[in-house]
Amino acid sequence: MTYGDAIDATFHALGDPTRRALLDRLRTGPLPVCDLAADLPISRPAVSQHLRVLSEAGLLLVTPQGTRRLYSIAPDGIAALRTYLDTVWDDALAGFAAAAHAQAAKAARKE
Amino acid sequence: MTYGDAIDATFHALGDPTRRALLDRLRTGPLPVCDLAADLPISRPAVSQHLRVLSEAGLLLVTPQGTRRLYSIAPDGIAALRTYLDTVWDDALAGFAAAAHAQAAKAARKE
DNA sequence: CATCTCCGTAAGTCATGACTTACCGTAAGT
DNA sequence: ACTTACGGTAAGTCATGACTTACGGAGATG
Repeated sequence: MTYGDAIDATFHALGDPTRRALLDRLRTGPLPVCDLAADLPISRPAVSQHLRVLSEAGLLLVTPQGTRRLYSIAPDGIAALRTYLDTVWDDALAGFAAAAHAQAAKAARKE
Repeated sequence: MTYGDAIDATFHALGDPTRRALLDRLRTGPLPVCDLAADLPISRPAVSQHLRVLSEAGLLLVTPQGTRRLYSIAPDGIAALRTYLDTVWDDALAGFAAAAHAQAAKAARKE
């Protein structure tokens, strides 16, 4: 029924637009918290909380550098997401094709 | 900055575990609402509301059949998701590789 | 037509979670 | 050692949204 709590946390983390904005911002490379907060209309602690959620979901990595903490996208997290989506995708396509087939057969029988 | 409200609605819809359970349930093929509600510990109206959210996010298709309404996964919705993830994925991998490279170069310089 | 099943909508309740300010560590610079 | 920048945590507020029950409409069945 569930693909595990990991995927669960991942999708929950991605559900928030601000967190996706953070991910987008990190696409070009690692950044410290202050830089991330400067681009967003929310307070720095709020950013910290979002980063925490993303990290616990396995989507971010942290590398302390002096007094700063550089956040970067975790390839493993994205990989898990893609794996999940690929599964849903394949099954859905197969199911869709089968349904379309059945539908076409039924229509052909009817007309 | 945003990939559009469509992707926004899609991720929001996927953020709820019950809705992902509905998607999982529909992977094998279209089902009417009563069947979907039977598998979940929530009321049927709650299921209807989730189905509405998923439909508006472009993730589900509806095909009325008499008094029933068959819900099925919308391939286009999943496709949009994959496209978005592919973009994030590619950029992140490139950024990660670049960062790792810089890190390795710095480490080599230091030692 | 009467009835029954299927299902969407409305209204209201309640939990979750996204923000705020205030505070406290930790590391670098003087 | 003192100060300053960075950033995580705590506590509290407030909006969002996930559920409930009650209701109404639309199609099948007698």
